[in-house]
Amino acid sequence: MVTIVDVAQLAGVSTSTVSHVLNGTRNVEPATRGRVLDAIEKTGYRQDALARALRRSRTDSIGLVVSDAGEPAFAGMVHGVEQGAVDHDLTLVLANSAEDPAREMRAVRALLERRVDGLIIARCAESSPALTRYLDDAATPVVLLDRLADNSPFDQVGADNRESMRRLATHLHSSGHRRIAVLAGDTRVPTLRERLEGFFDAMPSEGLRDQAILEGHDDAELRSALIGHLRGGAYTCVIACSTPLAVTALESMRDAGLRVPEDLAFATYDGFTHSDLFSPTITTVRQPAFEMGTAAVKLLIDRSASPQSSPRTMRLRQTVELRTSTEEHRIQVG
Amino acid sequence: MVTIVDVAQLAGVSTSTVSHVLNGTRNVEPATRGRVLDAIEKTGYRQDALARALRRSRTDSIGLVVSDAGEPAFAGMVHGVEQGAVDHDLTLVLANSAEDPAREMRAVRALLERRVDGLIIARCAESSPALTRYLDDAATPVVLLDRLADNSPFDQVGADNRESMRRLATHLHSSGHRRIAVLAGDTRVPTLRERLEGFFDAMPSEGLRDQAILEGHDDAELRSALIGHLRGGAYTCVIACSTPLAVTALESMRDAGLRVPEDLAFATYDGFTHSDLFSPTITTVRQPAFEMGTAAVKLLIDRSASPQSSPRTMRLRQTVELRTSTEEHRIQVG
DNA sequence: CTGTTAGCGCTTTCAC
DNA sequence: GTGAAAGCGCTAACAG
Repeated sequence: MVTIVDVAQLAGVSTSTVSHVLNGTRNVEPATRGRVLDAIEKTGYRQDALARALRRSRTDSIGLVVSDAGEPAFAGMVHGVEQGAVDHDLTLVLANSAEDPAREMRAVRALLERRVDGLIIARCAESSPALTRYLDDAATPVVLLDRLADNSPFDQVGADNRESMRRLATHLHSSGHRRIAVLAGDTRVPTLRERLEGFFDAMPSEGLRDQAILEGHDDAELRSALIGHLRGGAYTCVIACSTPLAVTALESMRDAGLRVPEDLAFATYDGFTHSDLFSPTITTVRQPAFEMGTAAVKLLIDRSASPQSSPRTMRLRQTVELRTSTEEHRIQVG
Repeated sequence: MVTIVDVAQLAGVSTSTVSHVLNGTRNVEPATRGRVLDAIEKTGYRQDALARALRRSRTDSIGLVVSDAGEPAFAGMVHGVEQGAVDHDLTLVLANSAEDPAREMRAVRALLERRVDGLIIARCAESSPALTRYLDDAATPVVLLDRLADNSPFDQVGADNRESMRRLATHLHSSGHRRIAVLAGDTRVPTLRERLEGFFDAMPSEGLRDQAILEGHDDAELRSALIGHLRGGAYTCVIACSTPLAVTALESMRDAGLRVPEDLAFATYDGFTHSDLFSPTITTVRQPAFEMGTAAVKLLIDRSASPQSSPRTMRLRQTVELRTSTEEHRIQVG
């Protein structure tokens, strides 16, 4: 391997001069500079980021831990974080906790040992409290992504889940839906809890007991619960609070012989790509996943600039995309 | 920051003993070992991966450069590579070239400077020859992913594009389709070129001139070319060679008022997730993206084990999933 | 079974 | 404008 020493020798200068040429950290006589550049060229020298990082105590890298790399929404965030990293000349170290708290802990540990300059984390559903303590102790700036906490000591960026659900549910209610089944999923996940809260916000309290709220993390249970509720024909609309839940809902409805939107209206969060090309097209609340990723990196950068400022929470606005699955003319007002 | 020295002092041993306890690299008397472990516990010591890597000349990390982090197929590969990395106790450094050769070059450089132990790369469409030379020189093992080269000096893993297209086209031909429009896209990309070759393989040579082969990287041009071809009603089937091309095709057909499968059969590569839930369901050749990712990591590991063995090419089998978009009974045999 | 010590390749005072 | 030299935190001979 060719090191800075080789370059220095060939150029007939000291290693410190080479270093300063490399980094532009002090004035170097043009002639000297030229010789150094030549020597770099000739030797094919490449800076060693490891040694540099060790010496400078910064790696110019950030870590990202996502809870489910397989989900399109998280893939979008990964994409956004990568873009944010490139924009700030950082490299990205990626880990996937796969919704496993132990694996999440290992990932965070590994990233911290690699001395990432910042850590972005979409915590998993049953993230251990030990992780919180661990992060508190770490000197590294942390940004929470997507799954936010109240009173978080960290910066965080997510979506306006509660507000967007309020908009969606209000729209459905004003379209005449009086009995809605909400596939809320695992409400230990803040994102899903917030969406459910938004639904409660929107429903007039006297009508609340007519709604079916299906919570839980067991897919088979959710499925049978949903089918059970829909059998009687009492509900006119189903809302799924995430893409996996939408799959559960659509499959359940299909298995029960219920068509969207003829028999039931349907709306989902996150949804499916290119929904417009297929039938039925699905009313969807879309998360700005990519933008959440870039915003997370920005929060990290800002934090480094002012380490003492109080933690910020960013909520990016989601858009309710109305499509045929909730088309008004098909609703039977009860 | 608490270092190995602090631990050694507290435990009353030398740093080398601490190091050996940490790494299990030599026998340590249980009592000594216990004191060291205690000291580690008390001080909250964490190994510094940077210093360790610098000393050992290995980082236990691998780099991945994908050409389009936004594409689901690549997201799947990222997911697979991450899993492969975890399985081998490696961390993953991710970069996205976004189909930009300059950015690709920068990414590779950055990863090499970070001294990743291996590099997995899905090269972009117009990847510069300079990159090839650069990689040749690098001592780091390289695995090409998805977009393969003939006579590559590197290990590589992709899909059986040519064979799977042969299977698909043969099926369509034997279903009665005699005039097929193939949206081949940018055939500078090996993956797309291989798919097109498979189509040529499958078509009887005397019928070849009846087929429409639409190549190019300009979406608007492809779109108008396709519509032009379809207007006359001469073609009974469209094949799209990637998801973006499928979007182009479906939009074009919709705009031209042509329905799938009533007016035209349609099949695509990669396709859409959960296609079974929507109508029409689309006949799809599915890429085992996740498995390609894990396989790439495995090739990297194998390469480290036997650096001198000759380069291997792996082609993972794609499955042709037949659905309603190509249903036989709708075809008018010409 | 344990300790001493020489670096890994680089940045950055400090001195000239 | 330039150089000498002290480490960053760790591992692994080498020596006992």
